[in-house]
Amino acid sequence: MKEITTKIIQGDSKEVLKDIKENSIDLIVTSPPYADSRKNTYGGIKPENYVEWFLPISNELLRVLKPTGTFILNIKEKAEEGERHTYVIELILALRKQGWLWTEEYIWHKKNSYPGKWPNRFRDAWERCIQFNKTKKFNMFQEEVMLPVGDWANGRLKNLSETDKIRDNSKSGSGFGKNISNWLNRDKVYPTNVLHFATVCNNKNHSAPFPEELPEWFIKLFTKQDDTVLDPFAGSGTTLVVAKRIHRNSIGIEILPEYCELIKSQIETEKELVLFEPQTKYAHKK
Amino acid sequence: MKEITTKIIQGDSKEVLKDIKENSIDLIVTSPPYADSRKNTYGGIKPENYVEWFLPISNELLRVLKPTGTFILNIKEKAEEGERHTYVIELILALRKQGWLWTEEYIWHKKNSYPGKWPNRFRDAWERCIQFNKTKKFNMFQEEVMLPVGDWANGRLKNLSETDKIRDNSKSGSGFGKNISNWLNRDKVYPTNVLHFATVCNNKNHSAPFPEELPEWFIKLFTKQDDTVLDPFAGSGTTLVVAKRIHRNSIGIEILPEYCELIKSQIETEKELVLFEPQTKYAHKK
DNA sequence: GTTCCGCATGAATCGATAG
DNA sequence: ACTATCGATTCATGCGGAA
Repeated sequence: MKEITTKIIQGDSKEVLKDIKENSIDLIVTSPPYADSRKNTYGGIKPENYVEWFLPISNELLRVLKPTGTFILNIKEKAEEGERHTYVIELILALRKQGWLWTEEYIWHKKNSYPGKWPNRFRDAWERCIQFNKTKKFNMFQEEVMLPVGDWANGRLKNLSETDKIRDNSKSGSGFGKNISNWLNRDKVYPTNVLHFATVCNNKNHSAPFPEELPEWFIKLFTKQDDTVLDPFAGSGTTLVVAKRIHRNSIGIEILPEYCELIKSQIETEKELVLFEPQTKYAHKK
Repeated sequence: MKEITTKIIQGDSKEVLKDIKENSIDLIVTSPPYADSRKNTYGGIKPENYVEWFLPISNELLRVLKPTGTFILNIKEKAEEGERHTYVIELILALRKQGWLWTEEYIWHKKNSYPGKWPNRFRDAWERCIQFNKTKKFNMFQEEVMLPVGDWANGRLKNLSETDKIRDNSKSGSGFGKNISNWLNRDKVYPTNVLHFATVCNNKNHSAPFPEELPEWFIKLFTKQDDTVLDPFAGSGTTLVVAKRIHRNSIGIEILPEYCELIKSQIETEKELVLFEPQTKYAHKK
């Protein structure tokens, strides 16, 4: 099995991306800073300037992506003064004009959305995962993200201990490991374009904007082992951590030095799982 | 209790709407014909003409809606030649320009979406329910659509005896009772902007575009009894049937005479439920 | 060694208050 | 008038200490 590399680059994506070779990336999956949020970390891009801020970056993304590659943009417009902002749907139109194909819009249903009560709206429990492509002939490995067919499978698999699930390479030749993979390969159905993942809260000393399941799902769906994944807004590094774990090369770009350090330490402790990679069970909505 | 009226008008919405009094409608909820479908009814509106076809109609809708009213547009763009069409998001921008406020976008997650398999996409399991308003001060009756509390509570509360759970106020002065009453007040939670309804099986001689739960949810949320609901593309009449059942006046417009007849016969057999209306339980995704 | 419960904490949003 | 900050509201989740 080949070696993979996990690279984190500190800097502004608009500049750093120029140093990446064209047609070299298999998947871009990222969650850019939302308009007007994270003001103390990023600049706090104004909604009305969001599209023009993003277009130079996406132009570089279009250059570095392989023709068979995919770009997944996780984003959600905020509500302000009683209305939803339009910058996200304007961005979709602008990206098409830039040359991207708008292939699909996946819905990430956040089961544990932020609480709150207002007179004019309910809690916001979904985000967009917008799929763009360079050509119509992109790679898609649908069998890698299949779901167990019914709840009975979930019950069975829950009984497996954590150590069974993260069984490492040296032990994976044993019979029990093979039994697990038998269970996992049986009675599966294809998923839909609605994904059910809970957000992560405060488990570690940092909080990630999205759970590991989200980039993992798209990485498995759109890349194979030894492919290369790019996250131009690496943030807390979730995409890179997952990519390394399931044996994909990855490049992350992050403007904040302290986040880069955090990612580096996470990457080093992240153990790569090989061969009988423990497939994450994507549960039906539950 | 007042009498309500349920009216179905055969004709083209663009014309028929002109006869409806301004500021007279509390809720518009509709699922218009999608672009390029129902060719023999609406002439098969081409995606590139969809916005210009819709704007004269929505202009009348804006006129007849009360300032406190709401317009719910159930729609989903189709995929063609590997891409999602952009006419829906262009319609959102155009409606704002027409004077509508884009308050929210609800997601209807179709639990049992139509099966199918394609090399470049998964099954489409969601539709947009886009909320537009005339003013920021619209009616919203959030308590009418509350949900039972999530599953997490079951695990935490399962040790409490039944008598503890139904402990009345007079006993709740004790410390333990207060703890219980905290939980008791939490047996209902507000929903989110993601709705989980199954699609209807077309076991009748016509196919309904959406299940009764969908218009029912919005009718309960945005109107009270004796208010007036309008569906300018009545189709199989689901909106009218539900409106009558929960004692709202309603007006439906439908261009196809045979559909109008179908609706009339459905309306007549639909029994109105009064006084202690049995509240539909809106379950968490399941 | 389990199970159970208290607690903090989120890519939130609105309305009021303050500069 | 217009922007900036703050408090109130709300609920699923994971962690850690307790039973």
